[in-house]
Amino acid sequence: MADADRRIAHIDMDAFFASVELLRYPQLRGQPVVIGGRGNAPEQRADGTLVFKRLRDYVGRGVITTATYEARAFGVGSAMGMMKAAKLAPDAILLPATFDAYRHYSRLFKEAVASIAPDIEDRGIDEIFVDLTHVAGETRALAARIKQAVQEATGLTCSIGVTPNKLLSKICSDLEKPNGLTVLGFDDIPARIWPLNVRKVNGIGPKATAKLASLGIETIGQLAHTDAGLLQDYFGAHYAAWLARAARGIDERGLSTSRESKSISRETTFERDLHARQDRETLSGILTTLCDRLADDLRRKGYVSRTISIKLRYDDFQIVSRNVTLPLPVADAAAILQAARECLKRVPLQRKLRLLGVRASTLEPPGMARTPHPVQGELFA
DNA sequence: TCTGGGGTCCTAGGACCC
DNA sequence: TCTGGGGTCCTAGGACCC
Repeated sequence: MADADRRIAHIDMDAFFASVELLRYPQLRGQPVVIGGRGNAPEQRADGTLVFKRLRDYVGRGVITTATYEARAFGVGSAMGMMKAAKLAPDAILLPATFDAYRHYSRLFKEAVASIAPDIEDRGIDEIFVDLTHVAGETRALAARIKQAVQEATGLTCSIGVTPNKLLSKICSDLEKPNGLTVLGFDDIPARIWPLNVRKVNGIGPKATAKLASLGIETIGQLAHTDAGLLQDYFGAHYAAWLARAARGIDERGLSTSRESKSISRETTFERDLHARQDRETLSGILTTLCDRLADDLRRKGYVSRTISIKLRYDDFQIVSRNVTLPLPVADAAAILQAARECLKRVPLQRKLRLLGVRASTLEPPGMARTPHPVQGELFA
């Protein structure tokens, strides 16, 4: 099939976490609301009324995960530190994330889409790609029908982009947010895609954007018209070639439906920076807790792991990691803790620490443990 | 008192094996 | 004495995404 004949949809829930919270607290509709931090749940007074926390009351190191569009009007948004956001929107309502609720609505959303178009690539809790190529119906009407199904299943709105590939659809679902529906073909690229900033391309992040800007390249159109040799000089051959193709809207990737985890991890940022010597006891307790949680995750998801890593973030935000690959896979907290401690010995601990994390990778199902070691006695049986 | 937590993929060098 | 390639595994760091 010709690439131009594909119909790939990208579906993105609008301000997902915040929108789910508004289902629970409809009285907050129309107000600036942000989600983030820990322990900011509203308090219930004796008469049953709820008292919501305000952003100005927040103290800590949390960031905003989602902001309603009313809150975004104040200039606050995802990944912004909440202390900073509080200066911009002190009166915004603050709610903690309730992941169980988001997982529930995520499932409803995906099931609603699957009932119409079953060929789905999962892209996280609030996003999916869907192949509509072989689903009957005119594209725009089909997309509208999906939006309707999502609305009926969840009470929430989403935005959809439909184009011949994932790269373009991902850009398009964002063009008319919220509650958007954008359908584009290759012919529309010069008018609709090329005026956009390069940062809109999934895979061009802050670093690449800054580097491109230093070359005078701001828009996707400018990137598309940049000499291939110039790109090669500043980016690796591989990334340069990808940039050139992406800017022209070329992306032949198929949907990937497999869902095997590559790694599982737990990490935490401390309330204040800690020192390996002065705060030894505290850090030891945190490490133990992280290993316990990781072991629990492995057990629930049914994996054993051969590679255990630790991750540190120093007070200057520098990140280091160490890892060890074990002869036999492990899954229990004690074994993970032991491996993590081995890793910790190999890392400089002069600076204060801001974050500690533990990761398990090289995962396999527990049953798959290779040739078991013979127990004593068996050798001589 | 800026800057979370959970992931994926890529690169590059060294060890080791054939 | 001088000197191959190819392949895999492991480690560490970095960019990027939701």
